[in-house]
Amino acid sequence: MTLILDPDEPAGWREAPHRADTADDPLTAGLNPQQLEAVEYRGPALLIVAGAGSGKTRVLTHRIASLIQRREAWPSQILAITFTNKAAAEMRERVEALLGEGASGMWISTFHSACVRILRREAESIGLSSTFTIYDSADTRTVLKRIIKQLDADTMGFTPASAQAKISKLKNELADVESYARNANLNDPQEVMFLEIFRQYTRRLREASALDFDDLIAETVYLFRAFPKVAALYQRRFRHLLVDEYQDTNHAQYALIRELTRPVERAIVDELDAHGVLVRGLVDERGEIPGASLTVVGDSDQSIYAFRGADIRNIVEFERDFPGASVVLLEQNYRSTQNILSAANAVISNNFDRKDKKLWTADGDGDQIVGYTGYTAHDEAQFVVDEIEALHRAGTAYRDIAVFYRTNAQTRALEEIFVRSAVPYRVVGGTKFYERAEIKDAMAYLIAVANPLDELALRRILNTPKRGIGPATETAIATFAEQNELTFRQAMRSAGELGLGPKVTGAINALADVLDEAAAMLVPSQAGIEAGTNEGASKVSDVLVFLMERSGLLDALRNSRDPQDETRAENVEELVAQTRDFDRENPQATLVDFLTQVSLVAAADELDDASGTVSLMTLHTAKGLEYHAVFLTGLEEGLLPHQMSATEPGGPAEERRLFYVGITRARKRLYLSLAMSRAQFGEVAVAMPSRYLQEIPEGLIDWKQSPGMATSRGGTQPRALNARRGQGGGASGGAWGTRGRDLERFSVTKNAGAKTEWANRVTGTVRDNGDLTLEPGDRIRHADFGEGRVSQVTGEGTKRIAHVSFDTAGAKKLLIKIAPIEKL
DNA sequence: AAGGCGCTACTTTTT
DNA sequence: GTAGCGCCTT
Repeated sequence: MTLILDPDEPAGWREAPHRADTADDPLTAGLNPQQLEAVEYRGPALLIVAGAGSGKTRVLTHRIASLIQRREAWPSQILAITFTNKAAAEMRERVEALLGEGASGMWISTFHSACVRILRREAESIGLSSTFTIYDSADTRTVLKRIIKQLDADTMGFTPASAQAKISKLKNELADVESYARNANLNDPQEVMFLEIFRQYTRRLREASALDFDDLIAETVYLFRAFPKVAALYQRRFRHLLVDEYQDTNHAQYALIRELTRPVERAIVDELDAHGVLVRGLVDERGEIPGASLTVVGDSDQSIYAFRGADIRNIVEFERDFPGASVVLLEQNYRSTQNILSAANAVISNNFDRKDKKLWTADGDGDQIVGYTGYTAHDEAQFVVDEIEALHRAGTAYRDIAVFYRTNAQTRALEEIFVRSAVPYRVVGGTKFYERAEIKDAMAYLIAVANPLDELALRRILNTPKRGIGPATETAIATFAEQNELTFRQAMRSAGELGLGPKVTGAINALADVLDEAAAMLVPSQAGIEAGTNEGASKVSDVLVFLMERSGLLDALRNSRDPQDETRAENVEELVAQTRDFDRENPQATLVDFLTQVSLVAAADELDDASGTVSLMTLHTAKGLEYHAVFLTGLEEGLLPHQMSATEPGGPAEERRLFYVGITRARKRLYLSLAMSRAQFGEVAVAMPSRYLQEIPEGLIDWKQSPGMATSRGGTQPRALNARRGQGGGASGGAWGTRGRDLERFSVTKNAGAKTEWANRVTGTVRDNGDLTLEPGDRIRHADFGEGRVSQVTGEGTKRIAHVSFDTAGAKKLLIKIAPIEKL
């Protein structure tokens, strides 16, 4: 274990010599009173409740800069946690700009990056290789798939996805196999089976020296709890912790913060002292190092990650958690127009159990919000692109425009229209470069070299490119490894003892040789080893090129008859180019550094400010960003709120926050759009306007085409969507499509009087009759119209329409798929 | 062992 | 609409 983290770090830190409050001080100039308070407050704990666009990044950077400039802290004593790597890089730049100098030694990173850094340093303490692999969700799934198959657990209803979700949830709560086993009901076969899956999963990752995303946080907490002396090194070092987006921290992250801000006991202080760790100047009168100061910034209205364990209580109960905590409220908004803020305020006020908070601006109302209802997703996309082109003609740069949506699947229609219209765009996140099969293959070669214990990586490349090593051979190696207590890699070296054919044996040996040679390239020179640097080791790009050429992967792609393989080869070349960039920008970095960086890129990290393109992204990815013009698309029941959220406790409220986050990303122009029908699982389904649209006060939205217009094709008056917003029942989320009962209106009713059906109704889920078949002569019962006889059926698939003469209500036309009917 | 064909089930959001 | 799986043939 490393005892001295920063040998050249000056001893101790002094109290602030002065408090410069001059208007010229760049650290305080132009801040409003609340911001100033948040920058200058000193104490053990500070909560900054920062509404959207209230300048929290500014406050954080100024706070850090003031700590350093006033000599209250050295840069190395700062640990700032941001949500993305891009935000971290930005924050560092801004702090350095304020200071007018570099601030090296400062840790500004994401939770995950910080934990990896700590874990690689301290890996030995917890029996991990310092070159441990980080498994992404796909890797986790692959491992679980194998385990479930082996245990025949699918017969008990387990899927890789379900097991993955459950394991992730447990780890976010800091539960491990043992603690889960203690509380498990062992009479429940389902639970026993899950326990076995969990146990094997944990064992396999251990054996591969691999950690999944959740482990990165949890293992760091375990490390600190099990090794107080190791924890003390970090508790001593980081005197100021600043955590952004605190509302989205989960329990494990909260525990990590608690560990890092814990005081160091006297006995451990003395021990550190004896080992030469500088502690003088840090200890208090009792000989302890007091806990680090903690600053958290967050907004419970923007909590959108409950699904991955984010616990809103962390921020709500902050003052109780950290006695002596101060709270600063930032409500003044510097980003958006008042119209946009009024819409946001109105929407979010429908959530219960929240501290009332109203964003306001001094900058005026601005333009009206623009609304549009398309007939289809393509129609909607066309509207978006048309408006973008209009904005562009009027002088807005493409890069200042963003299009948001709830699910990644929604990009398809948007992309088609963007391509057709030749508007430059970029999908942020989504199908990532590093998720492509050929890139994962190439990365698996690098991983197999960096971490020979990683069986998953080895098995991935074993027969990629095809070298005649099939499943049977793979199993033979795995079995041999297990029986002889060897790693998979070692078993490969013993291929000769497996009784395989000479061709297969040769192929395995050849692969093992290539990996060995690549590993040799990574060993630093003697001088490098002595200096503790990476000197003399081959560059990442050279190792990758060596592996791609010697393994035959690149040749196989180039010489393939499959036309898609040409693109795949280009992608591999692109990866090589990326490693060259990495080598150039990080001359001291190792292969493991490269692998780490790739593992931890967030969707928003891909954003390139210099690109002249419109950005397309999910609402989740949009958090923390802002654009001149924002398009919120797919504002439909089932999409926002998403169908899947309906059953989750707190689901609809979280979806509302997601909508709120989307609205508040817009500076000047906000567009809200939806489609009346949307294709899902390849079939067209009817879509209802999102209940949240109704929560926006009348007059804020200028509907170019309102749901009412799009619906009653008989030509009713253009009418604000929420014109009949009624009776104060808004909070219950009244909306149009109650169980699809007004669908007959959508489908055909020519009667303009049908608009009475636009009354607010409590929304349930959209009804779905599946492929209920009706034929002329069938009798049916309708929820509202009673019994009737089908006279005719027209249309195809989901758009089949039944023409019914009701016994009392007369003739009606119904969309069979979703009308509230049953066959008698 | 590998490639091709056809069936099915999926679609929330992410580090 | 498609990715992924299983079954088929070569």
